[in-house]
Amino acid sequence: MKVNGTAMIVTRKYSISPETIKRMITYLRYLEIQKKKGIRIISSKDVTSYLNVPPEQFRKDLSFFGGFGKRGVGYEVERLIKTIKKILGLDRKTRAILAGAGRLGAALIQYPGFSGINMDIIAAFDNDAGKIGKQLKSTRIYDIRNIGSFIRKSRVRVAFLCVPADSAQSVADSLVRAGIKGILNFAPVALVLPAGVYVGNVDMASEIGNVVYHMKITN
Amino acid sequence: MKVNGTAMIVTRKYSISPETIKRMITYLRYLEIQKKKGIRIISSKDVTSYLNVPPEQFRKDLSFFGGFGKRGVGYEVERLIKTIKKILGLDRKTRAILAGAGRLGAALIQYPGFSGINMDIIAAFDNDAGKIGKQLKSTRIYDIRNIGSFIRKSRVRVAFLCVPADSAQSVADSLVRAGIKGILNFAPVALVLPAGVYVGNVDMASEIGNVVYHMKITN
DNA sequence: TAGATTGTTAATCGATTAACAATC
DNA sequence: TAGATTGTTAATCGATTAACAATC
Repeated sequence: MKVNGTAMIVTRKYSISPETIKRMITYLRYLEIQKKKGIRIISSKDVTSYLNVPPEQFRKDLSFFGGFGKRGVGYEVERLIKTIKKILGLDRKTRAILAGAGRLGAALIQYPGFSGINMDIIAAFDNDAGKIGKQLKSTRIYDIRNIGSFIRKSRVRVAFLCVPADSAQSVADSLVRAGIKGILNFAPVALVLPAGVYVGNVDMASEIGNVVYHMKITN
Repeated sequence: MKVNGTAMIVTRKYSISPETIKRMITYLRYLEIQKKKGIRIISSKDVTSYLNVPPEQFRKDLSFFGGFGKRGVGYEVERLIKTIKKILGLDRKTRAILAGAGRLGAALIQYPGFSGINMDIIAAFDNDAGKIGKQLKSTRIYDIRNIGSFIRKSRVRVAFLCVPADSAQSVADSLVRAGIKGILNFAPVALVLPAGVYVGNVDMASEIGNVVYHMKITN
């Protein structure tokens, strides 16, 4: 679809799978590397060659949003990067808060892989008096009792949930009451939350369990 | 299937999806909680009620391995826990090593969610002279140049890969050369490794990107 | 034009959900 | 027996892969 000579990005509501979205970020990452190498034009085959993804998958994923390449030629690297960023909402800074400033939270806040996805972690929260008032990198740690009022004032909508399993649900509830709409949950619990709140789960124990299972059957 | 009056666990090679395996671990986790509460018998409905999973999914998942419940009654909690552990290979300790003892690796090694999946992280490796010789909890940090010989001597088969993105592939190569068969990769790169090596990926940037995308479309 | 590569439709595959007979 | 709940088969749904016409 073309409008004024530029490809139009179709913003779809729902219906696009998380798998597609997550793959798009791996494409983006690889494209950035190629761009740094000075590559200007790239084919679907080249983009996916190191990603364990078939080229058709790449074209299919993009096709949910529009057509961004030139038949017979390929894709303009720089333009495609901009397009994918716009599709994913990574062209603007997204502010987020961190609930739980333990080891995992601290690792997360300083995770180098975040460069390029344009996140701004504006505050961290913990219930440990020894941590409150300190800084994690450039992020200040506040008393978790003030998390609700902070969310309301700052109107932040995304949170990383890194508190222990047994308090995850109650902390999540207070996040949502204050207006958080997207949570990336690292606690090994399935959160029960109202519709309209998007929850992504990173369950490291089950990822490891999956690897262990494969070790067992490959004996 | 019954053999000598006890349900037989069918060990399948491949063909069982990672989704099923990962869900099994969430079942296990919930069953452990119920067991601590003194619950002895549980239905598929009860197991899944807090897991955002339909009860049929639970029964289907189990059915890949056998039948472990009593029709009209439910499942014996303690017995089911033991069975799932055995199916997943969590009834025995699995030894693993940590490659990359940065913040993420340190968080991982001390992750409380690991209790219950029976992992023994027997050594950590890093290239930072300031870290080598130190301990992470009870795990000693060694020079990463010795990781190959350590793997060969100890015959460990599972590794957590927490090194920076740009060295992930080369470290993974040396892990595999030394005999590692299962890797949980936290670096934001797609590893290219020979068949027979199982790689699980935890890509935190793309998980966050997925949440951000959902924020964007829910506006 | 001939060759290359996209964008999209169709076919396949696999996973989830529904339904229900078996049976406690 | 009547009610409950499993285990499994069948139906549905969605995602991946294949194929190919469009077109640069």
